[in-house]
Amino acid sequence: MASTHNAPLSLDKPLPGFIPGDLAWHLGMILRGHQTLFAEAVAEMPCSVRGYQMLSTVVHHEPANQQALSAHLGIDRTVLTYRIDDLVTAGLVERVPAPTDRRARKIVATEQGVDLLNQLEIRVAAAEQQLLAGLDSTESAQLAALVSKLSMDIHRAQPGANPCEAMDQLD
Amino acid sequence: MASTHNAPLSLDKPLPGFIPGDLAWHLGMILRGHQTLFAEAVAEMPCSVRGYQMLSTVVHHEPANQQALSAHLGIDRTVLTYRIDDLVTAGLVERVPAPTDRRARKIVATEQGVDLLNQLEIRVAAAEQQLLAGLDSTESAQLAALVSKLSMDIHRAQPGANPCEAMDQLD
DNA sequence: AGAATATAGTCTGTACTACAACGTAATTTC
DNA sequence: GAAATTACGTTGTAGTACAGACTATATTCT
Repeated sequence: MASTHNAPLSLDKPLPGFIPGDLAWHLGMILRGHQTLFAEAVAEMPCSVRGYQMLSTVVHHEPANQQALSAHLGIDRTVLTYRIDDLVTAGLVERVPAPTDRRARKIVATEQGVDLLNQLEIRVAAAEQQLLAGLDSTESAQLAALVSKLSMDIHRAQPGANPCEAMDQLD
Repeated sequence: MASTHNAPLSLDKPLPGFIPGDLAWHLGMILRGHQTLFAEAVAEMPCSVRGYQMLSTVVHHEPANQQALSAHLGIDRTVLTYRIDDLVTAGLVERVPAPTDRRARKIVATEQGVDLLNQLEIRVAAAEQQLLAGLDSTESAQLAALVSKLSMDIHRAQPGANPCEAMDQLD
């Protein structure tokens, strides 16, 4: 808390050459560009980007129940219900009753779901590369590190916004 | 085109320690955190963040017509219509007929609009600072530079996604 | 000049999405 | 074992984006 980075918080120098609010504009631009490429890459996926993210989370993080999944993704749980329905209908995931708690359901990927994810991950990685094509590898790595650090900070700082305990169980 | 940064595009090493799609997750997290703080900062503003961005763009970039404004903001023109209506109703901007083209309208801020923007910019800058509070000033500057560069690249690379000629007139 | 085409902005209807509110079943607390 | 809590699902509602049609002006072509 008493570290050096509290000093420049005097908000005299917001950001070099930025109009207040520009950060949002740039972030929005990046996210939109990303979305476009991402959506292209996962066109076969039901629910598009969201569907991919759900499947990816299920496979890589194995959230214990739907709450953990929705918290991780920042999706309202009532929304998650029908999103999962779509994936179930497509045969990509299943709702299996949790052994410890009969109210809860663990979402697990089917074999088909894993296969599809494996295929799509290649294309998603390529899309991410394409997004960052204008940056050299040093810059990409810097950006990745900063973005990762920031998002962790935020998810820690924001009280109710995104508990996301799912992550904490895994690191 | 023949510059060095094309070499690492072999997509063998997507991003250090990232699962494909993680970039989207981190970006989404940051954007959501940002939105929350931003929305708080501009609570008085009609249309919240969008309203602020419109007003800011009008004041700082002076787009010649609504098309330029909608392109810059990445908003559909039919949407822009009623968003502007809201700001007009609130007395923050006016539609003045463009002198050169009687079809077009230039959106200009009223005195009240400029005043409000001045007030809010302070709070928005503070919100941006708060978002980046976890980064030291070097990191913030790095991030700002990278984000800015990336968003410019993207807006250039994406064909129809965001023409945004408004920016080009100004740099 | 006059006809055809294009452009700026608006309006209308539609489809999607998030979310609040309520309901049900299972679990935990006291 | 009664009350409160939690996990999930369902329903209804409001907000939002977007396609399509429409008006007025501008431009282009012949």
